[in-house]
Amino acid sequence: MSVAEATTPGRDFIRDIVQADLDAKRHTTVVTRFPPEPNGYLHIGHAKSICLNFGVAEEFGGRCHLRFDDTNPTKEEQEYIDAIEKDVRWLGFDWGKHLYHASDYFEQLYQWAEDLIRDGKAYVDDQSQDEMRMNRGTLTEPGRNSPFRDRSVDENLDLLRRMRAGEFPNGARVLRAKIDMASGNINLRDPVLYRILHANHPRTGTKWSIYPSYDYAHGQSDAIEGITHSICTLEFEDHRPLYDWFLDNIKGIPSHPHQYEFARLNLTYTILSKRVLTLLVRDGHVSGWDDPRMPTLAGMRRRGVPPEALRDFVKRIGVAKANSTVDIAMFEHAVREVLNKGAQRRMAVLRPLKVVIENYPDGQSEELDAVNHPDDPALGTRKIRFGRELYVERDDFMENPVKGFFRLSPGKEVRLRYAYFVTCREVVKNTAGEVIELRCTYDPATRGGDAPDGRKVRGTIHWVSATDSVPAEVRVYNSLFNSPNPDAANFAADLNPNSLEVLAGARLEPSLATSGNSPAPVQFERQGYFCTDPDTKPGKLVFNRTVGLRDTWAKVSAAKVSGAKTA
RNA sequence: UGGGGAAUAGUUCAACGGUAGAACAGCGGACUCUGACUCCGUUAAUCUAGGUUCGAAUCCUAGUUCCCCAGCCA
Repeated sequence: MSVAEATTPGRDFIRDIVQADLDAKRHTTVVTRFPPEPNGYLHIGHAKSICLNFGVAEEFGGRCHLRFDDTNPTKEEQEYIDAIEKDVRWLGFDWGKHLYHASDYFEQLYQWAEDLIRDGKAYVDDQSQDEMRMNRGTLTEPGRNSPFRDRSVDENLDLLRRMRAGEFPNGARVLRAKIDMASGNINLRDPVLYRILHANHPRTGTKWSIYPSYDYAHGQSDAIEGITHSICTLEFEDHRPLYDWFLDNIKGIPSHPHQYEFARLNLTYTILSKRVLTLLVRDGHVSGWDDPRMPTLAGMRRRGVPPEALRDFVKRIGVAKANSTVDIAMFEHAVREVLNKGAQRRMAVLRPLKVVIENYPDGQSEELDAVNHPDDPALGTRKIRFGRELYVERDDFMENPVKGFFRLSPGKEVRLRYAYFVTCREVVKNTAGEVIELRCTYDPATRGGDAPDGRKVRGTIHWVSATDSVPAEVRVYNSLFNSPNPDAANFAADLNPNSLEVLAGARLEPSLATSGNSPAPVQFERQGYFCTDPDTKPGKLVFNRTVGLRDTWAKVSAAKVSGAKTA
């Protein structure tokens, strides 16, 4: 059992309801559904819904359907359908044979619409969109009945059939339910059931000229599929009376599912709005839906986030009805927890600083042993080559070290991981005064990293051989937005210009060069978890940083710097 | 001024009339050939005011604050 799966399964009000329904024998089996609209890629907010719907079904021995809510052909595309299926599978869920589309039910939905007309519960309205809006009233004033509200059944039927036949242009008429234009709930003020849309549908092509609205399609689709618990987000709460109205007023409806609402996920430093994500892609702020900075499942996959971590994260945040914003640190914790356990360790220098070991013989080199995982000996060891010329991380050297810095600085001794103790003897600078090289000496007696005289060093730093390492591009990602609570209405102003750092001159342990294109995640020691990016080609290695290691020193040193400034 | 929801540590979620608890974050420490991991300790909350009750986060009343709704989007 994995770390994530070992976490105690969450209990929440949805699961309580399901349990109670089962206990009371209102249902003998539970059937849920995940109903994405294929008008964009899935993001981490959808992951919450997917885990909830598939999770509940799994835990209670029921089933979960994947149903595409494809009622608006002007926005939906096959690309999105394919991507959504791929992402749900990747997250770790299986709908088996239960793959459906609202469009599968178009004919039945249409027949029910005729039934509603025959029952005097629906009518064709010729008002323009503007007229409808004006007559809808406001939040505080009731609406006015449409002048077309009392058409005869025959006329309504005739008009609806001609709408279906494609006789009228877009927007000419709609079919509305006859409910109550004075209702305090605006959803009940004669909602639209069908609108005319001459558009090419990804699945039904040009067969239809009219398309059902969400409200008209959703509940009935649930009923057709025998959904027991129709779980959606809070903004649909005041649609529930309408959801129930259709199920109560359509004769011969096969079942009456119940809708329950939970709060959608919000994350700090993140915008989870399909509209904004679409704009980020369209306007080139990111490289695509799978840009590793995107909160999409495709982006996270490319970034190296294990699906197990996503599932564990969702389990940790729980399900409730209060609007909330989860700290992104919670997500990062879940990612690190999974990666720490499985990722093999390697050494890589992201921002190289050359080191020459002056007392190491020129032209000589040797192999040293390094463990692949400190907590899992079964993962074995590997050889790494040590020589006279090395690279270390620029950040691991300070010419004038602040208090508490125990890495390399003039005269200081540190351990090169798995290798030797070295002491910095001299700092070489260019004409601009920048440090370009360190001259060091090593202690041959400390081979492997232990001093026979019991001498201790405080710092251990990673390194690679200058001659034996391989070059690579490493992409380090930071949050896309500067603000913890970015404003979706004005997102462009809040974009973080440093969300992507491309480190073109990184040097890696040669063992990393053989990583294929879908390799296991790896930890670059002391830095973070990385994976190869699909941009990797023969001769060009590209790595993505999934998430950095916790960095206590970064916090301490930042405090020292700001403290020094104010002092 | 309409309708629908929600308020518990900094954050997210529990507690379902009977000791307010966990995770993340924070802080302190131990350990350490990763300033990681792990381990230990610790700070920290019931929106307000009344009421019912032996006892209220939970029930009642009145407020307050926040979120959603006026698409032929979902």
